[in-house]
This record gives sequence, structure tokens and C-alpha cells, in this order.
Amino acid sequence: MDALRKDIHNSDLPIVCRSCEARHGGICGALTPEQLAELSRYTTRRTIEAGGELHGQGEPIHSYANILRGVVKLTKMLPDGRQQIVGLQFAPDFIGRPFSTESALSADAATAIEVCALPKAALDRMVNNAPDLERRLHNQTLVELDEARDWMLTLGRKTAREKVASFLYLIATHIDPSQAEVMDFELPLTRQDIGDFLGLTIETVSRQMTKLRQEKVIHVENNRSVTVHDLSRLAEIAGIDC
Amino acid sequence: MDALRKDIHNSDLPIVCRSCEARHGGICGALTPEQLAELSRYTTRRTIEAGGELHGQGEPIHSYANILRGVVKLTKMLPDGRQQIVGLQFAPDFIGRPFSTESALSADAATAIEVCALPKAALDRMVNNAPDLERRLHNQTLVELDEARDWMLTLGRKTAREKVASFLYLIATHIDPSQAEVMDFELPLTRQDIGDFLGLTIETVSRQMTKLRQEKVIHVENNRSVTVHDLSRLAEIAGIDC
DNA sequence: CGATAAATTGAGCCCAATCAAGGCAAGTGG
DNA sequence: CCACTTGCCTTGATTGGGCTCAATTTATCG
Repeated sequence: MDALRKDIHNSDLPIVCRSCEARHGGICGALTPEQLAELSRYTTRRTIEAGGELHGQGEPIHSYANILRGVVKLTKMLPDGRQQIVGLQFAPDFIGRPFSTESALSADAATAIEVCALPKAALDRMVNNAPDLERRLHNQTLVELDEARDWMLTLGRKTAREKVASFLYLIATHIDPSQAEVMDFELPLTRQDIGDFLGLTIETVSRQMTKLRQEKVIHVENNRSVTVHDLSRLAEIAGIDC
Repeated sequence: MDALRKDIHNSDLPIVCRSCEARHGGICGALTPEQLAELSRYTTRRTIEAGGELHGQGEPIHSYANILRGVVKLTKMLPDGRQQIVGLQFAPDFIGRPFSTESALSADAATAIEVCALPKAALDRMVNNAPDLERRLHNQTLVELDEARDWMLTLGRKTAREKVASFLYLIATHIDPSQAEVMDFELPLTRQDIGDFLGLTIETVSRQMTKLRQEKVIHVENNRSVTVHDLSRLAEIAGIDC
């Protein structure tokens, strides 16, 4: 890729960005070495363990973040404690809500994560002078909206069995986008989180997983390690047209 | 407002835009009279009766639209026919999915609507030269994402009673944003549509409406005309924190 | 007014929630 | 090394909220 070759010969590229996996993804891919240098003066890398909080629902937003490693869950909570995961984000996704000062949801580490945090003000300033940057942000927002609406169909109209299959399909295709028929992966979520994502209880999730296991659609080891034997079968059970 | 005064004295403003209610809302508010003139050479006004289709799921996208009047429902359908409304849009919202050539959902007129349709190519071209325009589109996308995620919480975690109350609250606050405690309005959706929006059957919607009526939370006339006696009570039932 | 669609109401059933018990693996302390 | 705790998951028994099927009432419109 052109941008990559350019970087290699460009000593202006900030040290922290040189070996960054997100350099060409997320929003950073839209930035010139000069802009990266500017931005990187304010960024800080943070490592957060599974279950840790990036920021909470209702809190003011002071910073954005790029996910470098791990999975982040976006959750919304009802006053009585019921909660719903409204989005999962993977590296190198951008986390944050431009043009808003307060978060309507909380962002938590589903797995151990590493992020590159940047002050809101720094990026907000830069967006006004870099059309490509706004384009990238706009585009990620559109993708997230598509995903949110896909999931609304799952939440509103699918059975527990279809929901669990949909979740497994989603994870399988996000962890390994190769679309191979046979694939195995680690679930980034606990049963409780899966329930919160699917609008189900942990018991129902567990029962449906057991059924899919008994029907040889999946193989499960140590609760978290899953093998899908036939991805198209899973998609069919999930009610995904392809 | 400054833009308004400017328009009045500017004969360059396209005739079709001069009396348009959406002139200062939606995306048009971001355009100069010159840009409006350019765009308006390609726009066409269309009136569509309730139930009519703007475009279907899976179809290629050739045009965008601004809603001038009425309510549009965005729906997604499973292969077996189950369907879910994933968004409601009101005037002067913009309808369309930039950066994509195929629609992942269908857009239908919930009520009789009037729209200002514009060819996709014309707007796509203009977006590259008008940062304000992309900003507006980006912003509307962010708002729609917020709304979609709010609704995911409703779909995944609320009871039928809370869902119906949430729907009534949503409509009440969108039709009349004054936040008055007492308000009345016409429902823009049939019971079937409400069911498709809430992930419920029409029978369940009907029963919950009847209950709310018996409890004097709402008053219903001719099936469609609703009076809310106490908006904060409705919000409380809906599980909305305020 | 009659025809047709839309909404309500009732009876029974089923899927997922609830309540409860137990298994399994990893960690802790004697 | 073993007893004990803790977190996470599974499984079973029971309940109940919302779905299904069916009948009736109400609204709409020619």
C-alpha cells in the first residue's frame, strides 16, 4: 500500500504510531504523518483488564479512544438494573460520540483491552481541518448504525435459538473474516454478557448453547472455546439470508 | 435568523425551495443558495400515500430524499416474513445511506408523505465540496444511532407494558416537543406497525393499550387519536429516567 | 347501507423467565 | 496437599407473559 511505503521512509511519524496495529485502520488511517505527530502529543496508551470501565453512562465525555486490542462492550442500563449491550467494538474501532458532551451509554472492557486515548478537544479541533477524518468518523458511524439495526431485528423478532446462533455467527465472522466453513475461536463474552447482548437470561443462553452442541452445530471446550463445524448451517439457524 | 433574512432578499433561491418547510432543517440548512440552486435542478417532489414504498430492502440506491411531511418507517425483514421496524423518521429528516449502493432495509410511508427526492450522484458529488453538508449528514447519523441504541434497550429488556408506554412516549415527544404534561396527537402507525416496531403482536399491543386506557394513563378515540394525561407518569411506566 | 379492513377480546398454549440445586475450575489459606 | 471459597456455567422444575388461534366489535369507505 502507498501509505505504508510512505511511512517507512518518513521519520516524522511518531514513535508510538510506527508499530501501532491501528496505524492504517480506524481514524488514524485518514491522517498525514504531520497530523499524527500533532495528535500523538496528547495520546496515552492504556491497558484495562476484563470488566474494567472506559467510561460510564451519563458521565461527561472528555476523551475518545482507539481500540488497539480486545473487545469493548457498549451497554445501556434501565433504572432498575436491567441492562442491554447495544454494541460490540473490536480493534481498530474508534470509541466516542462526537458533537456530544455526555455519554448516553457506558463502555466497558469485555476482554482485556489496550486503547489509545486522546483528549476530546484535540480531535474535535482537528476534525474541522481534515475532511478525510470526518469522512472516516461518519463512515464508522454509518457502519455502527447498520449493525445496530441488524441487531434490532434480532432482538425484536428472533427466537432464543436464533439469537444465540446469530451471536455465534457475529463473533465467528468478526474474529475471523475469512468466511471459512470451519472455524474456531474464543468467546470474548461471559454467559451473562451474551444474555445482555441477546436480551436473554444466562440460563436460556446456556440451554441453547447445549442444544447446538448436542446437534453438532458447534463444539465447546472450557466454556469459552468454540468450534463451528458448518458456518452456513449456523447462518441458516440464525435466520441470516446469504 | 440570519439565513432566513438572507433568503428573503435573494432571488437566486430556487422557487421550489422558497416555501419549503425543510429549507432550514435537514441537510438543506447547510447549503448556500447557490448550492440549493444546483441541487434543485435535479430534485423532484413526490407524494406517496400511506403504505406506499420509497424503496425496498436489497434494492440498489439511486436516490436520497428529504421528508417534507408525514412519517417514514424503516423496516427489516427475515426470510420467513417476520419484520421489524428499525427506525421512524419525521420531517425534515434526510433518508438515505451515503457510501453504499444497496439498501439493507426498506423505507415505507407510514402515513401519507411528501418527499423531495434527489439523485444519489448529485448529492454525493456535492458532499465532497461542502464540509457543512457532510457535518449535517454525520450528525443526523449519530442521532439515528443514539435512537437505535435506545430502542435496542427497549426491545431487549422491557416488558410489553413498558414497550407500549415507550412507544407512546416517543410519539408524543416527537409530534409535540413542548414537553407539556398533557398532550394529544394522532398515532402515525397502525397496530400492526406498532407491533413491528416493538417486537410484539398486534393483540399484545391492543391489550396493553386497553390496560393503559383503563388506568387512565391515556385516552383513546377512534383508535388513532390519543390523549396523554400525565406525560411523566407515562415516562415512569416506560422506564425512562428523567 | 353493506363490504372490508382494523382493532379488540377471549381461551389455551408454549417459550423463555424464574427459582433452585449442583458441577467445575481456579484461587486461597491452613 | 486438602478443605473451603468464589465465580461461572449447567441443568431441572415450575411459573407466567406474550403468542396463537378464533370470534366479535368497531372503523372506514365505497
